Amino acid sequence: MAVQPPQPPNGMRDHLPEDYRERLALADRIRGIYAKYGYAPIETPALEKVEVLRGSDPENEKLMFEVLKRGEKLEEAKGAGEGLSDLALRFDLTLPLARFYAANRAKLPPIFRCQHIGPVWRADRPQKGRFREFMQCDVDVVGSASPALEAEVILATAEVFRTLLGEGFRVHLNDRRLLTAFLNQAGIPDEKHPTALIALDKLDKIQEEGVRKELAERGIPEAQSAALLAALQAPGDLAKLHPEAAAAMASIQKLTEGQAKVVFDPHLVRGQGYYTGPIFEVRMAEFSGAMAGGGRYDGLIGRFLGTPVPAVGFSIGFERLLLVLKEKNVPLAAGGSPQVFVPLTEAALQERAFALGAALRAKGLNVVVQPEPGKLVAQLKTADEVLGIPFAALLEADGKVVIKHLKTRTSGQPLSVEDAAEDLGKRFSA
RNA sequence: GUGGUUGUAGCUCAGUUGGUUAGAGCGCGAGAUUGUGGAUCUCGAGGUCGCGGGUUCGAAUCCCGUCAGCCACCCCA
Repeated sequence: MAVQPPQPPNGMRDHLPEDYRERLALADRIRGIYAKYGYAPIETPALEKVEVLRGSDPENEKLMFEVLKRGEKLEEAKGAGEGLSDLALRFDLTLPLARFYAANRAKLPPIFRCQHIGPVWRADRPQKGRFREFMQCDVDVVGSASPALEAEVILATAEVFRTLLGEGFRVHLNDRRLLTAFLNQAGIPDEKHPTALIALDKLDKIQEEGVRKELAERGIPEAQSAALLAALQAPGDLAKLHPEAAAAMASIQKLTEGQAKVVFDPHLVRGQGYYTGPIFEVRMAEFSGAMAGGGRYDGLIGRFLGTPVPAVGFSIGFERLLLVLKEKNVPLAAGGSPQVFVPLTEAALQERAFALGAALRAKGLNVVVQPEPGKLVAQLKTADEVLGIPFAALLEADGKVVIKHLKTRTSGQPLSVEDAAEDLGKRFSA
């Protein structure tokens, strides 16, 4: 090792072929399921103007990778003591979607359903299931406040999990308005709401006693936290607390009944500050955090457009889903790998090897042709063990082709090029 | 952002209380043998022990820093 090759940045990864084929296969499966619900694919840039991403939540701004202004603008900003960055990498897909909708509204249908899959970046410290560059898979519906759409995005998301992992997951459901009502009822002042919510969210992890302790540490008086926890323990009549939220949740549960396990969880909070109504998360025993998260954000698009437009979305954590799929050894059909290897033992046969490769490709096969002559043994070994190619097409001296199955090391009868191509083509056409 | 832990050949790992030229298996290369099909045998290449400082007569080993991986916290997908 003469030099130390540079590694990817902290928390970001290279994806080798085997790994990447799985990622493509998983993304395809998800796209296909989203498409069943009529969600049209869109893409938005990795970078957004900082002001688009800013202002939703101060917590997010710490996680934002910002991009320096360029050239004279940078020097001016330094001189004037202004902000040095004007762009930033997106840290989720919801803010870019809101911006996208506001910018393209005229060309979009009154109720716009879309799927949005791509990488996002957060300057977090990496750990299990957490990266600084990772994929999210969002479905969003813009243009209607109907809780039927919460039900719809939940069903689409649940179908992804059910298809790939079976029934071992639950959708937790709550409503931001309800949480606020609970906090108000317990006498907790508005300015303490955010800090109190963070503590509430941890019930799973630290139990009720832990939450009580943490609320105290966050400056919530004992009487208030006791009232809050008691209310969450026995929520009583939600309709009295917040009629709209209660009605929305009832509707969501009715429309998803029998198709997804949706459970009311009064402790569910969700981090993003832009949620305004129902919020939801996919959880499963195999992972301690959320596998997917979403909710209604009726105020976000209005920030860019001036007039409010209701919207709801659900985002799958692609990396976490992939992590669980791998832990459970769920196979992902990974297409696109080479199917036939054409060895080359003598330089004089190169043209014929190329022609054989072309004939096989014409049948739709993925073919690797050996570029320079070498020992047949070594070529077949590499093809089988390193490249994982199932078949070899061996050129015989008389111009015939022998098909060999590399794993079993069994050869067929010599065939003409056409017959061999036909034969191999059939083996992969199923 | 905080804390813990790991880093030795392309890969998986050994390396004693600090002590000469740092090892193995697999892989790689050459040769022999084999029926030009993966075997077997012989030989060989490949490491500034993540990087940078420090302690010491002497550091892969001890200390500090740094980078990267993993784990937890914070927060989140």
